[in-house]
Amino acid sequence: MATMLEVAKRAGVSKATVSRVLSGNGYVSQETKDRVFHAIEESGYRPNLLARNLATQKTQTLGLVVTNTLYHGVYFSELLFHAARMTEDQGRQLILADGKHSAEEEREAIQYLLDMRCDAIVIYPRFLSVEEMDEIVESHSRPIVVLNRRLRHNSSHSVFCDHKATSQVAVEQLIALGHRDIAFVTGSLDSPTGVERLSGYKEALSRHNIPLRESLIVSGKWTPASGTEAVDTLLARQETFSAIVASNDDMAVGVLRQLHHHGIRIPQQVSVIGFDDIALAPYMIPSLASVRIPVTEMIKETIGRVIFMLDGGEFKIQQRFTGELIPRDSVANGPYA
Amino acid sequence: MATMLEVAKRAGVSKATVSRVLSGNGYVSQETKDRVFHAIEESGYRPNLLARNLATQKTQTLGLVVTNTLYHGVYFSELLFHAARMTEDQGRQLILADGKHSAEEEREAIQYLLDMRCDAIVIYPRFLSVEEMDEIVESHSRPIVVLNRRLRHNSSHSVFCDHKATSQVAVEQLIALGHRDIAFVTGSLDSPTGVERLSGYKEALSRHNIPLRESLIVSGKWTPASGTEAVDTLLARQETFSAIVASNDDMAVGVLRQLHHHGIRIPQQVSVIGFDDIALAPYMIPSLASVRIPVTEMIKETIGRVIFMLDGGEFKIQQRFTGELIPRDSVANGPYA
DNA sequence: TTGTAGGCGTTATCAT
DNA sequence: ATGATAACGCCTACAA
Repeated sequence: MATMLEVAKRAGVSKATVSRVLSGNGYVSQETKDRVFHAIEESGYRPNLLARNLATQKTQTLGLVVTNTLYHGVYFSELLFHAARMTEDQGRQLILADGKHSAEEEREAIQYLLDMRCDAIVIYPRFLSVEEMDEIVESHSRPIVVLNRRLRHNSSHSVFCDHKATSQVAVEQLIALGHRDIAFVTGSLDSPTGVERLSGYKEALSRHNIPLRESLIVSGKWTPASGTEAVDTLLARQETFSAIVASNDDMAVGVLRQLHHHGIRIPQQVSVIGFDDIALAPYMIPSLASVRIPVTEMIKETIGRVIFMLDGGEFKIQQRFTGELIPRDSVANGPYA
Repeated sequence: MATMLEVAKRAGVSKATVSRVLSGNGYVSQETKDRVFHAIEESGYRPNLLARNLATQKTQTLGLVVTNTLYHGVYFSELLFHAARMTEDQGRQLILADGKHSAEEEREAIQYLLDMRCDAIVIYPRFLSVEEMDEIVESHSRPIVVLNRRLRHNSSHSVFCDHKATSQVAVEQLIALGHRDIAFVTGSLDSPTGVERLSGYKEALSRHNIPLRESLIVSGKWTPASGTEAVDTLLARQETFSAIVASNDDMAVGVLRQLHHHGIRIPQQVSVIGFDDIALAPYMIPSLASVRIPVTEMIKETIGRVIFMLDGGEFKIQQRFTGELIPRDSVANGPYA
């Protein structure tokens, strides 16, 4: 590929002048400018960003780490959509690194982006512990921002959601409707989100003096398939219940399908609530209620601030989001709208 | 940040030796190796990939450009999932550039990846014409591979699917079942895929001597919402029909929802078929038939070959995929399985 | 086995 | 207004 030197020779000037023309810094006569542009055309010159970034010590790039266990499903799409949109609105580029499916690999992904000299990094951790994230954030001068985790020491580097409160609200809604036999499908319990949502369920029951029945709790793994299995497990246990709370919408979908499969009518016989990590509305069967958590806002807010900070602004990101309960049918359109 | 020079000083050796230790090329005594590793630990040294890539003239990186109008929805997730998985299996990294929503921006995205010196580029074009893609592929020495387009001059750089044939098969299935009043919801007609699927519909009717009724054709825009609108349009036209073919699954979902909304029973009163760009199964309402196109295979195949080629293999990618008709209920699990 | 030195393609600081 | 020239951090012959 043509380099700057070739352009310079062709235009009969020095590299420095070509650089000036390209960057717009410094004075260059109109005449030489023209010659340079002409030479660029002729040679098909394209700047080498590696060289430029090396020289300038900045890459105009934002790194994003997400585990690929999230790649399926709408949550991730939404995250990426907003991240891409916002970074490019600022004339930057987004680089995605796969966190794959272990803490070690999430660490590597962060390291890669760091080694690539991204100006800042946003991570949605799935396997790295809060403690380690805290350490990582501290031990690097480059800004690292954490989504959906509450850091203890660097809380200003995190954006999180009160999953316990949201879950509690959801369950209390059911209680208010007269339900007392409420089954609960957990998410993966190695994730804080999963633990917090379960804890909100227990809290709600306890507050309303409803005895906890362990046999109404089934462990799921965030996937539709595990929602399906959860229903079978409950039926096999011969439990009676009038409502099921699934720890996310994906599992809720599985639950709905399986109830339908067994000829159980919704919501006449059993009510179902899921947590709306993101709007699944376009794909949903009506008559599922869901707790909507404004993830989109959370993301926008975060990326927006990170970028702001890169331009020299303040760095205060800590935010606390909660959710609202919405009946599924009221959702006219999903992310496509 | 600590550089290689600092490590060298600390270990009492030259940069070259440190480089050898890191790359594993050349002889280094065990003793100095130890000293170097120790120095690396102490200084918290991390290689600067910009510098390394500049020096080696390779980035071990695969660029991917996709329009962000696809970011929502499962198709994109699947694409990204496999792309990420395959590139990292090969020890490479994936860089995603947003094609945004115009030909110009798709061009820019490609250019950016080229300027970043990605080893190869995969693009799923949405706005760039086949002709221009052909030109682009030709005018760059770096490998560029095109998904879902059939290039005329560089067909070995493309992987595509016979959308017309698939569509025709789908419609003929309905005809075989006795349907004659078959409505069709198109995709965006500025995309080849949209045009081809419509053309397959017409071909099927024509082959079976069923007169084409323009009023049974409604134009959609690939989204669930446009599927919803399509149903209303058909009803407003007071058309009679016993089946609806939607040009993709997203629209099919919208169609189903709206039929349901109007109290029309499926499939007793109206049958619905969609095109399974990707497995939406976990979210689907039973009793929708769908044409499954093995996009996943297509993607794997493509990325796999690109990577193979980077390692010095041949470069023969041209492939033609078709689809098979499957009833929705036979799909046990989606991408989560 | 190790060190020296030149190069990768830019930017940026001086002079001129 | 323009040209040398030294970084930027790493790799890689070529010597020693």
